[in-house]
Amino acid sequence: MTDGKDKAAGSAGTGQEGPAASRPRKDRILDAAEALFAKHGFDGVTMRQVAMAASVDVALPNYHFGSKRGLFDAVLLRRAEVLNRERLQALEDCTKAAGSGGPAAEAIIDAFLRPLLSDSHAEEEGWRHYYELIAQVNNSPEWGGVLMTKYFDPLVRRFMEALKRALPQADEADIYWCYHFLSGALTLTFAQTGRID
Amino acid sequence: MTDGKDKAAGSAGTGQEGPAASRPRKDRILDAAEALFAKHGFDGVTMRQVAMAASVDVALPNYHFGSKRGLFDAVLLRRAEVLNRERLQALEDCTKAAGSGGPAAEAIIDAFLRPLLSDSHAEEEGWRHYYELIAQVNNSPEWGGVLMTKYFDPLVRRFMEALKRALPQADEADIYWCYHFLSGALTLTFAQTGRID
DNA sequence: GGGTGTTTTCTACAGGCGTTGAAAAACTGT
DNA sequence: ACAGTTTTTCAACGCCTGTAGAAAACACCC
Repeated sequence: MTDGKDKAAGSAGTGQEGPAASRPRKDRILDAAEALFAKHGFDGVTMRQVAMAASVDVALPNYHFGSKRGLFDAVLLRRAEVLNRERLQALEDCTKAAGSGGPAAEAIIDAFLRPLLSDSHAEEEGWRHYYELIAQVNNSPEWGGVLMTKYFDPLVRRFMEALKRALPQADEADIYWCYHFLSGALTLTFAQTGRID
Repeated sequence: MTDGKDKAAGSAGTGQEGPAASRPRKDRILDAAEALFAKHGFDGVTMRQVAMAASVDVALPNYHFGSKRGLFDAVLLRRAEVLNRERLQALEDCTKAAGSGGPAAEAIIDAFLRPLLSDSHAEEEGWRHYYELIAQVNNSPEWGGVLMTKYFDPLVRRFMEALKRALPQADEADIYWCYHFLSGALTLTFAQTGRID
């Protein structure tokens, strides 16, 4: 149908144009949707608002993402993939550095948090919007567990296993609750202030 | 116009009827809206859903509350008044019990939290929905500060002043941040689990 | 029973919603 | 330059939204 290719540019030209016209339209739509969903939630945003914010036609988001829900999922997925890759890399690095016996619990948690708090994310507006969005989604009874599970669960599971190895004496349920508390605290921070203090 | 009277019953009869018909319609609407708004947020709920859940006509919520936004505000206000009254009472009680010099900081915080966590609230379904709703509203960048300020600020200010007297050496900003952190932790707890652990 | 004020129902409007299909445009490879 | 594919536009569809106005049902007082 439509997906599968990566074909980068499009305008084939000057290298960099106006701030509203330079990026490919598909990405502009994602960016606009990201910012709007973060601020107003899924139901508080209309496709027309997204299209207008991205300076594209009303029908284009539907063409690229199939439906409003598809667009929402695409927004969530885009950076989840990046974040998961970075976290996994950090986990492998610290595992390799630790040698036999596996890394310490602190190192594992550090590998989990560092990509999230890295400067390259904190400085980029898109990531800030994304964190806001995640916070909002995470706290919603409606989307809450479902989406977070969908996008982050495999990775979380790997971290859990690493932690279980690092803390063999700890109860599995305790680790689980610690994760929930940690993720909750982060969620809260991003939701209320949008930055870290 | 329409408000101001309290006129209790209406059906004038049996004393207690079916679970959907016993309470006055205005309260049924508030109850239904409370539950729905808590689960799906302001934009995720339609007036028709509220009316159907309350088993009343589509136009009735608009008659009683003027608009969807008016209904939302009424839902928030109803229990905020109760909660504020209970908290103020608890603050006065502990102030009176403490005598000169004012109550200790712990007593003040206790007065702030106890009404929230009281059994009579935890056992009632409506209050659980309300806490969920507050949590959701509080975390939303859109409504966030505005509504919480509107409904709770005068009371929060009184507690702040009491705390400032109890902890004269503490920085005012610190107290403020402590409040935000505390309220955030509560918010989070209610949003994610709906109960206390 | 008639008069008065409130509550509830019925019906409908105007507008915004997500989505679609076909035409136009842009881009591809040859 | 041409055919094929993908992207973008235009215009519209059917549906659902919040809300309002007129009429009906009800309660109350004299």
